[in-house]
Amino acid sequence: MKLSEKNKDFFQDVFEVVKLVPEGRATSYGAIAKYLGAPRSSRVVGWAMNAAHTRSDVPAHRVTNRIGLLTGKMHFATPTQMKELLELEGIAVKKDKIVDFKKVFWDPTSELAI
DNA sequence: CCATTGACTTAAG
DNA sequence: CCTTAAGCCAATG
Repeated sequence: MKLSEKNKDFFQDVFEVVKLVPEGRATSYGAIAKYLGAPRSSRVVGWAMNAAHTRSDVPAHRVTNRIGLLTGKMHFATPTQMKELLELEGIAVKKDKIVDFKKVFWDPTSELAI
């Protein structure tokens, strides 16, 4: 609807999903891609995030790779920004990796498909 | 149009 | 969980 419809992109869909991620939770690029019907486009989700941090207020810090590793931390304002934000939401991070990622993991294909 | 790169994933060892 | 190799898709030059 509205003007978003015309400018519909894969990126826009990614932004919407990331914005739906609740605090204290995190998801993976592949999970988002899979939810959008493109399980092989996980890299493109990463591209979307790259554009997200400059175009929208998307909480990209809640998106990590499949094992909860903060792979994109270097793309933030500071390399520690991602870790700080996650810890602020109650997510424990150790050595740039989310602790108990399985418990923090938020799968849109399961949480939203209910 | 072709080659390279990248915030990834999966499979196999 | 780690490493190596291959696959996949979009952006960039």
